Amino acid sequence: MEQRHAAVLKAAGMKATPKRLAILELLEAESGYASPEELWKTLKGRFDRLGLPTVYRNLEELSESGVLTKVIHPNRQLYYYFCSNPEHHHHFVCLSCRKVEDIPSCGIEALEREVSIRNGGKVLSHILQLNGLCGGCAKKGEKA
Amino acid sequence: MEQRHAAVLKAAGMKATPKRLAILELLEAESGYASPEELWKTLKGRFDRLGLPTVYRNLEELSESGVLTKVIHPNRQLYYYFCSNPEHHHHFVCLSCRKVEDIPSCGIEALEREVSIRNGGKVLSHILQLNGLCGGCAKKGEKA
DNA sequence: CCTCTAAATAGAAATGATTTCGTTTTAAAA
DNA sequence: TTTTAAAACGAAATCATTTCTATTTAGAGG
Ligand SMILES: [Mn+2]
Ligand SMILES: [Mn+2]
Ligand SMILES: [Zn+2]
Ligand SMILES: [Zn+2]
Repeated sequence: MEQRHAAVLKAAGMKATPKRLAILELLEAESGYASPEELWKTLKGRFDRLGLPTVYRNLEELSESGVLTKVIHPNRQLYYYFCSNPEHHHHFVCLSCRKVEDIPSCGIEALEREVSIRNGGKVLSHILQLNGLCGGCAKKGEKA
Repeated sequence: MEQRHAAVLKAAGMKATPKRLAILELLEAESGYASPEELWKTLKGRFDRLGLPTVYRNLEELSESGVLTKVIHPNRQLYYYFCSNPEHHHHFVCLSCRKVEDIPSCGIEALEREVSIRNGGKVLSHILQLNGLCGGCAKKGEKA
């Protein structure tokens, strides 16, 4: 429902433009993640004009405001996913069909087995990375 | 020791060329991760000729054979890290000074606290992503 | 409803990290 | 040594992503 997305945008301090609403609707309808260009190709038919930079810009802004989630992909291109789960959780992403499934807990070894068994899928690799500042740098404030 | 690296390369089925050895030595000497261009700038002075594509190629090959580890960075550029720890583990990377610290276990919540307290650092964000194939796709074999 | 303005968009062009490609060099097996 | 598949060169291409300036618009306020 457009109303719901408009509220989400307002809550994020963003104007509820038709293009933003269309992006959210499309991504929510998708079962998986999508690239900026893919979304653009689908959406540009629905508008007189729609620039690819606009799609990039909005996806980035929506990601920063937490409405969308970025997917880290081996091909290092950008992909976004609409996830309405407000709880802290992680994702299992399928590299083939792009489906995204929530993973509620954070124990990796156990998780891999769980995912394999529960969904019948196969975990080929996993990424766990903590980003931040080490003790020394946290004091100075960051430099680069 | 060059001998040790030569053995590592041989074990990986790669020729022990001077440039590969230099890359490994430099990365091992670094306490943190480095980009292809940074390595190239440092190393090209030590050779009559050293092409940036050669550095890229070797880093990728070394990463694929498990000798080096890729770092996932918010700026989405490539960074590599030399890690000799053969055990399964993950990394805490400092976005400021690029130091990399091993993280032996896989419980994220507990880990964030642990890292913060033990090293006095600050975890700004974390990435946990399982890559693989869902049940449906694992059967068919992958498509994209 | 209008007006007004900061925010959003267009679209062409630039960017720049990464890759490609055809040629030349070299590690190391025999 | 000889041989050759692998490695390196480096200029050029690629292409996803970003930048830039002019134009349009959402929505607050009247
Ligand atoms: Mn989710
Ligand atoms: Mn390590
Ligand atoms: Zn640091
Ligand atoms: Zn799948």
